[in-house]
Amino acid sequence: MRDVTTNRPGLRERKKEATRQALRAAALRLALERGPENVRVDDIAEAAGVSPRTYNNYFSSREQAIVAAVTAERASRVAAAVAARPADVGLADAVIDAVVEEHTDPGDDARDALLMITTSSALRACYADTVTTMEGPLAEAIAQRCRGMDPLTAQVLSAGVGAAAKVALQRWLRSTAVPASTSGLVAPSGSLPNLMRIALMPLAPALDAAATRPRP
Amino acid sequence: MRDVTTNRPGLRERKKEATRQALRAAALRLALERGPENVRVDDIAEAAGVSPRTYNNYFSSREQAIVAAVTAERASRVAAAVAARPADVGLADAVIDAVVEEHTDPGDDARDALLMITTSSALRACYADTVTTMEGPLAEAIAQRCRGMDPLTAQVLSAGVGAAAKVALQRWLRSTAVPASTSGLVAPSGSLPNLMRIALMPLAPALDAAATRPRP
DNA sequence: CCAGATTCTTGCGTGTACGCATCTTTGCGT
DNA sequence: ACGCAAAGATGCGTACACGCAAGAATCTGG
Repeated sequence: MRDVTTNRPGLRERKKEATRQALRAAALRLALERGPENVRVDDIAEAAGVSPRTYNNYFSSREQAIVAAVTAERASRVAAAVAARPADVGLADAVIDAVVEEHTDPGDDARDALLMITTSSALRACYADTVTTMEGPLAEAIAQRCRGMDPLTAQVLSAGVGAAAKVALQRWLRSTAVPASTSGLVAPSGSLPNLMRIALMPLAPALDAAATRPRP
Repeated sequence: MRDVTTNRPGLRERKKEATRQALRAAALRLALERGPENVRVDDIAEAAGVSPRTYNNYFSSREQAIVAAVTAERASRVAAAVAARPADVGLADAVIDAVVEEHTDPGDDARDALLMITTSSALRACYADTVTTMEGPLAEAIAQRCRGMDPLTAQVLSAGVGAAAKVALQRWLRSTAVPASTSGLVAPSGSLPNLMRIALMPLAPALDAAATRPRP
């Protein structure tokens, strides 16, 4: 223990995170340059300066690294946003606003990455799966906000929110993927934030009920 | 159109379903005989009388066929159970009872299969994923039960239920997987049906609220 | 009963996922 | 500063997933 101010990342941890970051960045860059289909795992590994085998110590599929470049810190951001909401707003509002906020127009850099993801079937699937990532941190944030709440309840609510977000994401991806030939009107419910909010609304009663009734 | 009474399965459909069934059965049988780790997809394919390539036209992973042998008709059974509940019971009760009922002590044949699944890491993961399967049919059943409900709402509720069930399943699998060395008390909340019901409870307010308020 | 259109099956080839054994790096106590 | 223990990186070998293109089976309308 040498430096308390730096919060002890440890050399090992820092190197590991650096490698993960390098892989993410390399994967995204190559995918944007050549198109997702023309990027091999070996290419990403080489660009990141590690062995191909090492790649699979960090990511268990080829697409994960690409998608992770966009979704890397989403989980912690959502959890932080929930924690940051003033204590007098209901749990439902806190959670829903946090999730919606996270899915409103990212920076320009992520814009084209998202476009690429929506146009590749494999990437779309992988991207939709990443919403599961936030369940853990979200459950913690909920439990933290509602002291005395059963941990299982917090986890269930978090999983429900994740599932709803996934549904919204899938609908949005579906609507953006099709050119124009879809039978009738897809009517994409407008923007993703709108759709996300609408999808999360039905869960509001569950969130508020659990928050006000800590111990059944 | 020749026979209306037989509901027109069609030769093609029947053969396809037969192949799927054969693959499931072969996979389960071999896995029980030799242990899950000692079964190659080539073995399953050969036992079912199809080419290895064909296997992957039906299942996209080695474990899927094994697990599918147990979970094959769960989705339709849950949906049917929801539909079968009398119209005067609330949506929450109907859905929760249906899901819990589906997860209460299956037949003796499925018993040892479940035991095998719980003792294999890969199978556990695959098994937990299959709960997603029922989201589609469940959403239909919910929408059918609550005329006028927004389809998106039905899908979100269904996804939430699936997510909650998955959490319950994961906790149960976790508690059964460890021998006895777990730090302190795992206290598995008793049986799976109990755990499942407790996990689904927090969603009840959302289900009932959506049911009574068709059009916001 | 036939011919065209679908849909399924299959072999092949490529790229991927991961267990295992080994070697290197990092962490830590003395 | 030293050396042991823990964790990571890497190479290798095996099995798997899946696109593609040919061929067989099934369905359709005449």
